[in-house]
Amino acid sequence: MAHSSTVENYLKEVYLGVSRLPAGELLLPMGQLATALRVAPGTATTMVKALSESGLVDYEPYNGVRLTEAGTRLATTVLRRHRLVELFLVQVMGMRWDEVHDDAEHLEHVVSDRLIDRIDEMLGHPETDPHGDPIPGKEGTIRERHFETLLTCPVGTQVVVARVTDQDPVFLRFVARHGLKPGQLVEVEAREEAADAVRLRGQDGVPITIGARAASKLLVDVASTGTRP
Amino acid sequence: MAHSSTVENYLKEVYLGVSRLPAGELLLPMGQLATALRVAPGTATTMVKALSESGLVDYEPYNGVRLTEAGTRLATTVLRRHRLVELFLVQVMGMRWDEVHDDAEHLEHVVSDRLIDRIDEMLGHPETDPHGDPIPGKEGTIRERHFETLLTCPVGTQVVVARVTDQDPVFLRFVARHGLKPGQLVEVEAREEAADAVRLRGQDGVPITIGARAASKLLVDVASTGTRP
DNA sequence: TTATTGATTTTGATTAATCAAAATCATGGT
DNA sequence: ACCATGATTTTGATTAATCAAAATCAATAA
Repeated sequence: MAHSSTVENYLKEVYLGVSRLPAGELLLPMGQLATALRVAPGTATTMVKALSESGLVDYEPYNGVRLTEAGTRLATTVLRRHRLVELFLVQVMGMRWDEVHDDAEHLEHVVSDRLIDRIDEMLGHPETDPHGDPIPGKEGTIRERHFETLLTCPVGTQVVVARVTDQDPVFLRFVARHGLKPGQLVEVEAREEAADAVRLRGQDGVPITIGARAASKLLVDVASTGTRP
Repeated sequence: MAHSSTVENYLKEVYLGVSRLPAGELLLPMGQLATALRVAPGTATTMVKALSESGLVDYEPYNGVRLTEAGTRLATTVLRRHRLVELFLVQVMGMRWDEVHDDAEHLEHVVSDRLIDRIDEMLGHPETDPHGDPIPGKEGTIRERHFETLLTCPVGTQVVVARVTDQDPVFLRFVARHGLKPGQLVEVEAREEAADAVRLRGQDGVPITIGARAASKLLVDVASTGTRP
């Protein structure tokens, strides 16, 4: 079977799911895949077996699933399309970063190579999308950098927000409202374990306190402070 | 059943098919619909019966099919999306008018209302797409003007090309190459019935001869010569 | 070791969309 | 009025994707 949007979505979620796995783990449990795709567990099993037949994934019954090389290539092209489209919608179409995800989710399956190349060129071959997620290259090359989070980074030094790992519009608006978008400077003033909270001070000097949950979704670059203007 | 892209395509083709019918005809024969959609005749019958159940078309067995009011509304939104996308790809993305059709064919089913409104606004609420086809309004209103063709218009007077009713890239490139795109001026010098040909002279003064077949696909505005600069 | 629990896979069915080929209809010509 | 022809509809099957619920497996706790 050729690669329908369904297939593209499965591969994309396997890619994302595996990359979110605790260090050392290689196989994405079927349950997690089914949840991510909002299908019944049995549906995921059936589909993954088919993908395995097509050589797009390696499937180990009862253990989980991972992408083959061919599967990875396809998954990264879909991701490339998704992220370029998101950036395009923000930069060129003037949409807000919290409202582009759904459109991108549909467009990622239909934009032609010609169009996506045109978009890529128009945006100057960008490296990251509006959330800081890396945009795979034309050949599927993807540079996944390692970042600290606001929960693990050093206290008392300025760091640069690099990536926001939650697409929920409400969260994204909260992040934007407090000057925590990728590229912006922040400093962790203190962590209050008991309160499960992190006290921050943004560029503007206004202090904010956010929960540990939220703090862990904000990835920051410790080294590059000052490298961006 | 909700409106899948398949449903959207059926409605769009019924709309276009009916509008191409000889004057007086109201029902599109199933055979024509099946051909346009590149499906087997039986497939079209089955689908049309389902659309009829949903109140989107009126279906008269052995006679043909036409849109209901609800069906027309849906068909024109799809057409609106298609044509706005085509114009967008040409005007904003810098693509050629002969290469945008296929992309538009896919995008028309996935662009959200928000995005299409944004495109519409960005283009200044245009009335026609790159081929001169009218763009339906937000409420489905569509102004189908009546035009002469290069086969029926007066000889010896300048006319303005208004619309090109064939999406074939080869034909479109031919049209562009000879300065016959919508908006451009032409004059029919003579018609040679026997040779099945029409002798033209474009704005540039270069003479061309085209076949009757091609001439009938170029719709022209006789009245408005000189109204556009 | 055995039973329980939670995850995973199987099974049996369903829906949308399609095709090929057989059956049927409508019409024009004799 | 009758039949041949071409268009249309029916029939029987297929494929992709899905679900609910039953069956099975793996791993843990007693």
